[in-house]
Amino acid sequence: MSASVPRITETEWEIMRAVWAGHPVTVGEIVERLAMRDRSWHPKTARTLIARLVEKGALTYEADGRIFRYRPLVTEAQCVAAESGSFLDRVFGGALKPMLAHFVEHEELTPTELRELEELLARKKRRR
Amino acid sequence: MSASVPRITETEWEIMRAVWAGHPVTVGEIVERLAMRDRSWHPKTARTLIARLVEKGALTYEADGRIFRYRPLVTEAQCVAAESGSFLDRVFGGALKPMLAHFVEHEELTPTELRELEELLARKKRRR
DNA sequence: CCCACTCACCTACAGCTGTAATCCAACGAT
DNA sequence: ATCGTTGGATTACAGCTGTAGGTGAGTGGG
Repeated sequence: MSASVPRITETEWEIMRAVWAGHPVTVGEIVERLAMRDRSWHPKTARTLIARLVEKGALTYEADGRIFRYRPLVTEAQCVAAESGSFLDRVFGGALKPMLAHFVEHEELTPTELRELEELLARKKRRR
Repeated sequence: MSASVPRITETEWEIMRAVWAGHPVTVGEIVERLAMRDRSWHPKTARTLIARLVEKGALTYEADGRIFRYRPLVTEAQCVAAESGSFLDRVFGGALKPMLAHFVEHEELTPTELRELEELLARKKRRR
């Protein structure tokens, strides 16, 4: 399943996140959402990226009058999985445990999060 | 600390990994190491990437006669940290726990690795 | 009814990436 | 001494990215 997910670049991720946040959505709304996080987004730039994402098959639109409403053609989960795999390969040579170890060691986790993760591991263990 | 680590691209990572694996190292040796994992590496391509990494300040060399021996100017840990942060931001919007959860859920872990991770979490918990 | 504005479409363009080929000097084998 | 080989330097080149600007048609306000 899952015909190869198109490759999403760094800035394109921002667009996709704005679309996943709720669709269908117009360019204007996308730009608005982007601006909430980062005021420096230029509308023209957003448009270009949206067009590229349509070409790549990551978004579609339906024309509503002369305005287009966009929606994703790939789920966030699919893209996350694709990017995660490529990251894992590139940076950790595909070795999962060292990767997890890195993040556990170097980043901040609240006690609650720690407990939830332990829970996850425990369930994982039981499931096999 | 740690003056901005240069940005390492996907193929450049392969080169860096070959260098980190043991240095100083000649181009020939690097190519050899690359070929072990992936036969399709063209020596010319490797050379170009090595040159770019030198420009970027990720590698240096000392000439030994007419042959150059390369060594890293940035540690693997630095690059891993940089890439990991950018990945975390881009794909998970900076949220660590969902990211870890994703990998624990979707990837393979041996029972031994599971135990080691539990151990890591436990120690992390104790340390605070 | 006219015009500023809006929206989508097309164009631009430099810098980065992946993937090499060509050039030239030194080196080693014959 | 000669020539193929090896190694670094330079050049090539198309496709991807980030970042917009210009164009032309439709629309709503006056």
